[in-house]
Amino acid sequence: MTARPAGRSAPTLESVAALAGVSRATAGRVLAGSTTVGEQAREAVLAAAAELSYVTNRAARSLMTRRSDSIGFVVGEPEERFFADPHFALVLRGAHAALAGHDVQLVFSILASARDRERFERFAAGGHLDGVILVSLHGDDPLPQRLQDAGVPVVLSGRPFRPVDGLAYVDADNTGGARSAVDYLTHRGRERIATITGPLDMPAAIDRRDGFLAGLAAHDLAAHGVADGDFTVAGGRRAMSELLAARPGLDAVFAANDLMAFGAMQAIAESGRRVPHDVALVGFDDSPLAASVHPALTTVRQPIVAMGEAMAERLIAVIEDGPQAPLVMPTDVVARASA
Amino acid sequence: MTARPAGRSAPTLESVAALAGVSRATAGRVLAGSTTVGEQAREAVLAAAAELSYVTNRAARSLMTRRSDSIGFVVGEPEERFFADPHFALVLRGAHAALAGHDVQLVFSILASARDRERFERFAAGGHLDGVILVSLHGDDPLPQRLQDAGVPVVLSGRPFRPVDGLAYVDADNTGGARSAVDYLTHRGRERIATITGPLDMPAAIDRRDGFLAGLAAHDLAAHGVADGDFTVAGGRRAMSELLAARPGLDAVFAANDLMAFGAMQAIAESGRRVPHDVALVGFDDSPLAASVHPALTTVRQPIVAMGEAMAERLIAVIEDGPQAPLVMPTDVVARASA
DNA sequence: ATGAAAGCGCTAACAA
DNA sequence: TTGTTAGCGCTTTCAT
Repeated sequence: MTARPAGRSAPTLESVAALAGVSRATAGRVLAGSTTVGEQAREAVLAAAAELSYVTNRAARSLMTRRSDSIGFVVGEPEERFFADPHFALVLRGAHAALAGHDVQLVFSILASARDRERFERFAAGGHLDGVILVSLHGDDPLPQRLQDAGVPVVLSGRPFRPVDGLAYVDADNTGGARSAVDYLTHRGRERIATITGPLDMPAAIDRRDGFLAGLAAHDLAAHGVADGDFTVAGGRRAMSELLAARPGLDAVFAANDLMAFGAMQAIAESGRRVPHDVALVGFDDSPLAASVHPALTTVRQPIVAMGEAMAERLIAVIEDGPQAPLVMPTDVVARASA
Repeated sequence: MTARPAGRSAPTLESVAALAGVSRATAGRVLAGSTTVGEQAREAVLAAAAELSYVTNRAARSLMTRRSDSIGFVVGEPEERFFADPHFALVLRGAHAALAGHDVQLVFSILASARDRERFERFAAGGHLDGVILVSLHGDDPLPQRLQDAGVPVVLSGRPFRPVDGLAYVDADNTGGARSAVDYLTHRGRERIATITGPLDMPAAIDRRDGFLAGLAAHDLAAHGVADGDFTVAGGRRAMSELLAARPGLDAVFAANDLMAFGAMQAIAESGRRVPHDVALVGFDDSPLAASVHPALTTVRQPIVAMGEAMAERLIAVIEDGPQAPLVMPTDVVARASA
């Protein structure tokens, strides 16, 4: 079937050239923005192209240029949680926005199974993607390394679990963000501060915990409890209950993401304590719901959309100029009612 | 730049054929799954392809077949809200999953500006997309009609604002879902039932309101208040406050989506009332957070991921067999603590 | 059952 | 500045 009403077939460069009264090459030059073209030829071509609603045939172009003019946005983690998290969509939005002016397609892909991975790797290595944005990888995933070995430009969201030579990535300043959360709490007079961590196979979770501990150390404090969470509401609630049972005297909690903070908020309320009067609570992310819950959540904001944009720009840079240094973006505390 | 280590260039059908000792045509036939090929030729070709990690060059294929082997997943509404809503990501996930076996790419696009729209329309009409999944259109958007006029297969998420001849779409049974919410509430003995609607330029909001009213009518009841919301937490909270002020005697509320129900929950608590004891609350969506809030939200579940899958399958059907009837998927009430 | 050959629409040398 | 020409890798007649 054809994506076009019967009869008319898509205009080609040939037809544009004919209408403009020039050769195909000249028409091509104009459309490619070449400067070595006469003024009247240019105008004629532009007029003809507009007249015919000409659109370059990407397939034909790709065949010649050996570029695909498309870049992959690849989700390494098929877990439900990731899709339920607004983060993902916002990164995608940022990446798309940054690519808007570049005339490249964003090809979306999820690597759900081992077969998916294998197929994707061949596809990318086969030159069908000019570059790849990789999000939500877990643990020590070999994919970025393998893609890089195959010569495929890659940018990661978040630092890799283990350093990879010459691998570009964009990350939030998780360590600094966690430290500033601690600073914020100590400035408000809190001294018995606990934390709920994310899953510790994720660099973001590790960095936030380390930043938390470093922040406390800078104030000559020790953690008033550390509970493992998993970045979910239910996990945050469970972890908070454990903390309250083990350390009933705590007066503040830093949750490594907002979802866990929401869960913690419930657990605190159920224990008969009040936020922030009895327990101050700080989250991480500034997710869309943070301002809407009650009490509104004080949290460490990371610039998600900007990070998505940065990843796309970084990738373009890798494609055009080779390896790029990592980029760590600043975070800041958004003060609301919970702390 | 090239997505491949210097020196080695991507294997072509030519090289596979050479290694297998057959002609390019035969190699092509094998890889295309043709039956008119000798057994030993087939095996030789398959072995050679595996050996070389051959991947079909899509550009070259497209040029011949005049298909792009890619379908667009297009977001018509650039609003922040949409991306903050987990719905979007889950539909995308479903669509991707359904396409997994079809060897097509999912090209993701957001139509943020009028220029984006115009460019996209030309792109699609130019035959560079075999079909389009259109998500989150607002009001009476002409895009589906225009694409269809241009011969581009389209599937919509949600029924269009105004009927479009021969346009395929996949929707949840919003009317039936709202009715079942009312049934559920009346079965629990509630009789003074209010609703918080979505933005009434969206068919889903209209249908849920209408279903709500029809459900009440079936029980010989009238609405105990109708407040306009906008599908956000803040909007739900505001609307709930208005309802409580205007109709302090209400004993149940149906919110047209979960986010508004979350907001309503806060407003109810602030008024000193308790959920569900004083006011029963039912949402719509069964969003990931519905089970995690406190009290857990009773809500009308719609099968989001399945709807994403259905949209992709529908689109394939439109592409291969022409116009398809709309598909309305069933909803069901998930009983939790809030009602 | 297989091969030879003709393009699909475009870009990039190379000539003019 | 412009035109001519030669492919890019694939699918698809048409012969054989």
